[in-house]
Amino acid sequence: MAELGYRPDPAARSLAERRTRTVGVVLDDLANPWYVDLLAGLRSVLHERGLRPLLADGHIEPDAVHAMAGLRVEGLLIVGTPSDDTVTQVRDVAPSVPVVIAGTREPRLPSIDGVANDDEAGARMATRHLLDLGHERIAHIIGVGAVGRIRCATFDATMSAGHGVATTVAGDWTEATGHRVAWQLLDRPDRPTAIFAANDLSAVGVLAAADELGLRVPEDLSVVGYDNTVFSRLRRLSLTTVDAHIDEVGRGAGRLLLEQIEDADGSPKAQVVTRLLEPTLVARGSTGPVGTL
Amino acid sequence: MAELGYRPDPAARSLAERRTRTVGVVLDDLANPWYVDLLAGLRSVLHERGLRPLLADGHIEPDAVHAMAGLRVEGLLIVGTPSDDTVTQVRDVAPSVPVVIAGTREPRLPSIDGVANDDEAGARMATRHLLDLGHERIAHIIGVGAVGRIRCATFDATMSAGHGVATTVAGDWTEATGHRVAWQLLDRPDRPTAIFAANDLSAVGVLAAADELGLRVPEDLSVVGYDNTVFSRLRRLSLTTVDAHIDEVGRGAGRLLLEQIEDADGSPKAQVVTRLLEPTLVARGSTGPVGTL
DNA sequence: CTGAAAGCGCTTACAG
DNA sequence: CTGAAAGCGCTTACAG
Repeated sequence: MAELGYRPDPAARSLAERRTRTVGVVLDDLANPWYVDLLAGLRSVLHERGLRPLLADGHIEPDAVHAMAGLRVEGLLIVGTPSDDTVTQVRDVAPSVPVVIAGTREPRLPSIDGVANDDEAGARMATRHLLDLGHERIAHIIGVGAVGRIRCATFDATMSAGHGVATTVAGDWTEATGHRVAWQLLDRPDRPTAIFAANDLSAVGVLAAADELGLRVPEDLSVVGYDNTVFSRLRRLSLTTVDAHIDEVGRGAGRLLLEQIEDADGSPKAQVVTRLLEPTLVARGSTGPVGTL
Repeated sequence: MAELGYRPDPAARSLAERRTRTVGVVLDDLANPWYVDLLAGLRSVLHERGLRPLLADGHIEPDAVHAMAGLRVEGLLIVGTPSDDTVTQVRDVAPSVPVVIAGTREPRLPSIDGVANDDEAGARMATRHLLDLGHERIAHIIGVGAVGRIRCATFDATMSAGHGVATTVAGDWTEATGHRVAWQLLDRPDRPTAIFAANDLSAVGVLAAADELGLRVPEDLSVVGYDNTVFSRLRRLSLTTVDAHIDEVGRGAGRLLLEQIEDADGSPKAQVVTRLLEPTLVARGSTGPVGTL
């Protein structure tokens, strides 16, 4: 019995204990490096309680939520903006399995608890940073979905309060679109002296457009992103950005999910909780005082 | 019985069938975007056979291999250069569970089947590309481990054959070190006119050093990376690189593992197989003809 | 071909 | 406090 190396068979154990010690994590898109730190934070919290995360990509596996429910996960964490399929399936399973959504604001799932960064605070910091550097004509490249709308609305409000001249243009979080719309914004005489892009990848597209137009960064153009991804840290990009402290978001979401799992047979869920974490501005080389012309 | 939405309990099923339909995937470092395409390829192959991957990060979970063996995975895939801990544990479990190693050459595990890209072919392509552009003084930033050694040896051999002047300097796959050693290479009169870095991230560090030294890319300096990661595709980096077709590596590794799982009770493993896939050169904006001075 | 029984390897409540 | 039995929800070999 006490022989070394014995490990109980987990299938037999799950069956006898009537629990799987597994939590499903449905990601928006594994290719986005944004998630990695969130997963690290989540994993550490789950590990303390003997739970393991089971990962699935909502794009590669369109029925991921149903699949995980079929696997009898004890809880479900949705990370990033979910697809329509994912939203529909979450509504199906939410009555029977605890669900938390992390890293995004999701009006389509109003009854689900969530943890995210405070996008209003972050967008305000980014915009103020540019206003404080003396910029007056500032453009914003909008992201898709609820997060994009919040960042854009806050940009507009902060610009109004700071008596700046705001321009906004639709983007889609990608570098390619950031690059394309930056050309539209910059290739004209009354161009903005600064651009705040709704995420780092869009901002990296702006940097490329600036190069092609012969605009120096930050002398002729300041650029701010959002997320503090690995891209923004590359020396040749050196992008000023907003750090959403995504590892803390992962930890908070993990704790919220653990609470729900442990209260599952107790009181019938007090009320919906959406916890917002305070982001931080990370000033790098892509922003500077407005040019003296 | 035929009610909609019935799914057999997987724990009970595993116990009765005596198989878990799960394959363990141990990654070197989840933060490296390199893996994502490999996982997509692997997942598609496993899915056809009703198997699911279970992911673990060898850095975050140092006993990942033993943990997966404890979970009764039917096979184990090691992705990228394994840590010493991982190598030791693989030696423990290899007699009882099929193991395949993907994306790297691993002399410490000589009895394990593997799939990787042909690093000799790739390094030769990268070096020849620079020689063909007229470069004579070319430096190489070396990577760590067996893969790094193979790429470096091939660089040296190709340079000799092409009558070039080769310099090599130790790196560690990171952008920070790439940046630091690029300064050493470039901040002197007899600087090389081209640098081949063992991976994209090191090459991106070289681009930053070139900027700081006032060297234009590609007019004053050509730069080549390796891996065709998301970094190399960013327009502001536009890095010429070697595409290792990592999704194909993932698919090949998945197929090899499936063969081993299905032959497990049959013939006693014919011989060790290491399959090498042919890489491709992707020419972008970071390389050009040697400057006419 | 159909259907009841045995067994997968554990945990846990219960009898001694 | 210890130890044998029941039961977790399936699959599969076997008896009818």
